[in-house]
Amino acid sequence: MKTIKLIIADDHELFRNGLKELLKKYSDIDVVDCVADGKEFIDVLKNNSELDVVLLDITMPNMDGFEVLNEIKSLNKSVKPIIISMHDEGNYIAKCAKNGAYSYLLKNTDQDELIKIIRIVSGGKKYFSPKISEKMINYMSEQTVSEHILSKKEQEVLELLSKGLTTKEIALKLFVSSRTIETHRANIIKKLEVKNTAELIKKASKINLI
Amino acid sequence: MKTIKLIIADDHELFRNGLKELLKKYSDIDVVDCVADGKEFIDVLKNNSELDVVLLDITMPNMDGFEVLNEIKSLNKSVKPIIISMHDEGNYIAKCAKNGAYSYLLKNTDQDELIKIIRIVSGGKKYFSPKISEKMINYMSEQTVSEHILSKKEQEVLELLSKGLTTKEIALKLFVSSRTIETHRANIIKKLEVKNTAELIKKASKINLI
DNA sequence: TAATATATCCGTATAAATACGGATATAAAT
DNA sequence: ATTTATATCCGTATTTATACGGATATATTA
Repeated sequence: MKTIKLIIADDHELFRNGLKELLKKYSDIDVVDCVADGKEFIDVLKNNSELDVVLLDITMPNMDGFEVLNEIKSLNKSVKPIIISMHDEGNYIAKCAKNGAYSYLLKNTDQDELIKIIRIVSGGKKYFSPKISEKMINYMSEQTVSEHILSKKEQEVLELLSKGLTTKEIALKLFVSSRTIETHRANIIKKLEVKNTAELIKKASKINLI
Repeated sequence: MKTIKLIIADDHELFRNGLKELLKKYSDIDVVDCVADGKEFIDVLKNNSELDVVLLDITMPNMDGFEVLNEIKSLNKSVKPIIISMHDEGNYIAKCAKNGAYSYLLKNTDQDELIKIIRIVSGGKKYFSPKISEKMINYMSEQTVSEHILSKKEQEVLELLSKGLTTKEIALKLFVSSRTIETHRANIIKKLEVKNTAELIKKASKINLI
């Protein structure tokens, strides 16, 4: 049986070492290294392409878990990150999911669950528990807002705007004068309480209007 | 025991009626109505505030499931939508989650699972199975990209741009000439292959750069 | 070492967006 | 029936953004 090569990256020594001891009992799991921050982990990663799984804390000095996730992606490494965090806020979870985490566990997860998930993830499957999913989804839906803030025309203009069309192009497309489109845009900007088009697109994107 | 008042909204008559028959066997579930499209459902919803759960198809004539989810939110109704769909693509799932769905099931879900979830959701809890979560999360992470496309300065400029600062304001903030910021923006636009700032912000937002 | 990416600066010209002002006709809501 | 929201149009002035052109110094990478 092939063993699962695993690294622990966490800045709390006791947690890190405790976890290592705990994993020693499992013959299919091989804790090859323990590191105390993200930078250190990336250094190890660069010289080691045999790693299967990393148990990754979010809050660490030098380089935090989010940055590590990104770095793993840009280095094109196949190590599968499992986030182990004390934070159960939806935005943390969503951010990790977006950035390529294979799972997200809380630090009070029980041992059996942890082992189960290490095994699932080492096989290349992502696993987010219903409880964690629920938090993430609640956060995601909080961020959105009814489409009815904007009128149909405004919504249409916003859509085209976000596709990179200029005022004139939109006007041509909708068979009205550019002046009308300018007014529409001005009204949209006022409604969403932003300063200009750039901020508008960001906000519209955030609240799911486009 | 309080019964769960439920509506089925699906444009396939056989599926709709079959489901109704199936749910009849459960004494805690009361199928109060069946409708064939989104518009019809919203009409029923407006005159009925006692509904607990709606089993909602996505592809329906007149008004699709996504629009229905939005309408439920804008009408401030407490009915909890469970999506029942044939599509298991991540983008569908993510969109439903964002728009307030309480669960997402495939049409081949087994009966016990369906009943279990109706009961969970009627109690006000969202439930997305690990399998469905996995699809959604895979989609979400596909949409993102390494932060290393842009240089640090470019990333910084993009960030400020998305906050609604003008070129001049950014230049002042970063102690360089406006011309430099203009160049940065032009380079960012080129790198992300977009036409202008509006499209840039949309894309940057989509691939998680801001 | 040579090539490439980055960060900085400049000029000129045109196109586009923003900020004001005001107007009208229709539809929807109170 | 009166108010409110929507969609449409116009003028003027200023500020920004875009599109070209080119240049230099410093890192980083191959």
